[in-house]
Amino acid sequence: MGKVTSKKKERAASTSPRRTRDTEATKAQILNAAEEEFARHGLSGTRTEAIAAKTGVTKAMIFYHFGNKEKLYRAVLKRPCSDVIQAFETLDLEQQTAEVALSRLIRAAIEYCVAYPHRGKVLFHEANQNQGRYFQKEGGWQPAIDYISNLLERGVAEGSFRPLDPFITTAHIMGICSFYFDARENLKYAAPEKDLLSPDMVQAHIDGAIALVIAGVKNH
Amino acid sequence: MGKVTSKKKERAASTSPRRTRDTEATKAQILNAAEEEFARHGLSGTRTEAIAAKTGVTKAMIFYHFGNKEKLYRAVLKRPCSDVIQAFETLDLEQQTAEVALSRLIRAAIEYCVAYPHRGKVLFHEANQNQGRYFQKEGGWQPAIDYISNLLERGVAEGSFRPLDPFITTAHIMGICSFYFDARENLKYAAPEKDLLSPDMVQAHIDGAIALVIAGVKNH
DNA sequence: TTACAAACTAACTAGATGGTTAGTTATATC
DNA sequence: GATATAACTAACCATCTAGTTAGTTTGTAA
Repeated sequence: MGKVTSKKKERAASTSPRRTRDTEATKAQILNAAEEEFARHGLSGTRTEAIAAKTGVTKAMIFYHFGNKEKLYRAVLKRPCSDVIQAFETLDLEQQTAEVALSRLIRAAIEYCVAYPHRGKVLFHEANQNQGRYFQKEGGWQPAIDYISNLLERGVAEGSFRPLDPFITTAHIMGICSFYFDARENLKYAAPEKDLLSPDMVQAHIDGAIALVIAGVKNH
Repeated sequence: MGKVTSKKKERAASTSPRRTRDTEATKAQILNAAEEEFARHGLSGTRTEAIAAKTGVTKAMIFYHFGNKEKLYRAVLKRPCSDVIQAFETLDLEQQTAEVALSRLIRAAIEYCVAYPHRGKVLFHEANQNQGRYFQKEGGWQPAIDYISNLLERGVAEGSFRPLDPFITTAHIMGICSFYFDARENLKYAAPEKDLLSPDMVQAHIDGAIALVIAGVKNH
């Protein structure tokens, strides 16, 4: 990070309550609180005061550490896509058949949605309110889309997948993985007895998504 | 509608500019403008002044005709689901095999997204900001989900579809249809040469969605 | 232990925002 | 064509919000 710190503060930034002053911990806490608030209300709808309240720090700290609301928003947008790509890259997909690789990728994508439940929503707001301008500046979805498209093209080239439009199919796969979470609060009323975030239901979502997509793209 | 009007005003409410005073036309214009604004910013993020500006009528008219922002929001939420069901019901799906019925339903769902590009977004905000409370009061997605689930179950019972979880698969199908539009502004950067709303691209979306889902659920 | 810079707070400001109100104009009906 | 009333406007108010500022506390290192 360039900065040399003599004593490394090991306090978990996101969970434990702040006790003393600690730049990195405070910034991380503001970022996490901001991610949640931006997920609910988007850039313009989010109140800096609400972020501050979640952080346990005064509103002025947001401006002290991040300059203004927009810069904080951009900092929040930096994290999603690079984290997804990182998750994909630990899977060694090149070593697998296209079919196995696609199954693993879908599982990883859904598990990512579970691990970071706010990020899909932040990006929705971003598309909606700001036409994706800020997200585009931070790299956008390009790497993730390329990653999935390339995998699909490989499957088609190898003959294990039927001919398909890689871009459209990538969009369909992203929709399959994320809609379940993004629309969760509307879906829950249609299945009141189920907890959509329980491990069992998430597993059913993963299994169903893999079954649908693999059967859907396979060369039968 | 209960009210007797001697002369029916035939001016198209949504498009042509207002010229004289006309309750129904004004209310419809406010509703359409509100749908757009709520789609971008959700309930809390939407500024009544912005709705007024789009309508060409003063802000006070919103309160005159709808009482307050929340009541206007609820009026906007009344329209989406009933319109989808109506679209489904004109398709005579019971007369078709499950496979043909599902194909037609997907086409109709996507065409609905094209016809009313804001409604999916309004519902996303609703899920996100208000945990779907208001939408639930207006009926929610229940009828649409039931409609699709029943169709899937019929296909499974007939043996033309493989065994599958109807609820999960319904969510996947909804995601396939709507993500393309809801994330459009983020997707467009990944395919800058394409106009995602052009008839050709929408047709490719429809074809791809049908191909993926039908192959994905079929008993091979 | 003292001195200093970074981290932090409380109180504030200018401008926006939901909602109101008092008054104005169009329109249907007699 | 007079008139009652529904449709509408302009100006207003109380409250809220992004961002600022002046001053206080804390860790650190000489």
